[in-house]
Amino acid sequence: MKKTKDENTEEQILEAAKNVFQSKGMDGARMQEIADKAGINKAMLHYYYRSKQQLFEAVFKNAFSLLAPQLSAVLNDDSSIEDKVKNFTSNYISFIVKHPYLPNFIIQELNRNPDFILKLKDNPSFPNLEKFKIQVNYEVENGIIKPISAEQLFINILALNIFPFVAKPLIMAFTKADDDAYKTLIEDRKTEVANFIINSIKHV
Amino acid sequence: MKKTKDENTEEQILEAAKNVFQSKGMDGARMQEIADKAGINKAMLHYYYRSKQQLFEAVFKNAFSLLAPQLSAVLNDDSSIEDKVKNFTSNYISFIVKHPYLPNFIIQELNRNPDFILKLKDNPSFPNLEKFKIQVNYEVENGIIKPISAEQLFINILALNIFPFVAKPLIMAFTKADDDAYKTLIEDRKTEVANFIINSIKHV
DNA sequence: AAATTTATTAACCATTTGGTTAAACCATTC
DNA sequence: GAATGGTTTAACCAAATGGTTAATAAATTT
Repeated sequence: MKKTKDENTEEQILEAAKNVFQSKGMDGARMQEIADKAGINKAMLHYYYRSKQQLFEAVFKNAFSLLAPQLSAVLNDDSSIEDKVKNFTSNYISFIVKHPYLPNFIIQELNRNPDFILKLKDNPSFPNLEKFKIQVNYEVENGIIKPISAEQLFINILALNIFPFVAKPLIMAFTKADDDAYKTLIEDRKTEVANFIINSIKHV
Repeated sequence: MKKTKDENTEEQILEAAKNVFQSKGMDGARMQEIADKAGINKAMLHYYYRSKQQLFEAVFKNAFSLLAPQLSAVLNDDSSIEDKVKNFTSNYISFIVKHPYLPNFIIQELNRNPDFILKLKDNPSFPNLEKFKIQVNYEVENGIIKPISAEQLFINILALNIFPFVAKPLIMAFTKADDDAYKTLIEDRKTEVANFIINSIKHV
């Protein structure tokens, strides 16, 4: 069983790196801290992932490949826009509650280095709006939903779902919420957001 | 005229620090780069602002005091919710277009150090939701808008307005927009977002 | 214009940090 | 059980980085 030990160490490194990178970002992360969290020598980090940059990219791609399918699923399934919005909102918020650092990590690092996304775009699992566009246009033309461009609707859906996590400290301060109140606020949004969107676009 | 030269240097430092901190964040910023951008010796940074931390805080407070009044204005004026939403959306987007790094900077740094907001909360210009809450409740009770909590509505307004700037690289990738297309997308949102919100909450 | 205060710089310093190396340690193979 | 090849470590290194200092230059005060 040659592989058990290496894979274990490699996994541990990636897990430790995930924690450190996602909470402190590329610039704030320290290789020594990652090594400590993984319970190994710093040289091991370089043994398995040549450089900080490459370790970071491994973590980043990992993170993105968790998020992307969530988006793609909604964009490509066959349910109505209304059902899509309802399902997505509830599922997505549940998902992020389990991975709270994810959206902020991705957004922050993409802003730090926008070229980074080019590496992701090629990936076949990268979210594609085409089908969603056709569907929105169809429902608009058939009077199921009010006129709106697919892009703007998509941005609105993302914004309403993701922003509350990204701006958590701001929102807690503005609404004077403690951790429990924030949690409740987020929990409420699982239905709140869907209703808000549906109300806005559904033809009466 | 004792002050011309110091104030000039101090200003130049703050301006350079703003550029560097807002695009690279606290951890990614380098004192040397700030000094270079300001066209002065690195020691001057410490002469005017003891440490990197204090220079950063000066920049941060400056940034926040640009944003806060924008929010407070909406929360405290006497117009109807509908007018508030319309005015805010258009004004806010115009404002951010002029200061594109601002929202991301503030959000990123508050996530890095959430205690930071405690220092801001005391400030009398810190946005206060009380009046807005009363107004939302009033309009809900009188059937002007559909039932919604003031907090959730506020979060939705912020999300729809701010998110597209914070997540610019993501949005450009998903919608396959170049810089011009992104600009158009944002420009459209000045009316789009207000309509989206009004549609959702206005009683028919 | 001498004295004094303020602004500015070059050189320096201690620490941190990503990264390397050579040796030791295992586990498997022969 | 010696040889082999992958794994792990301690010690080390060079560069970068925030910060300091002592000396100089420029204003301001007296």
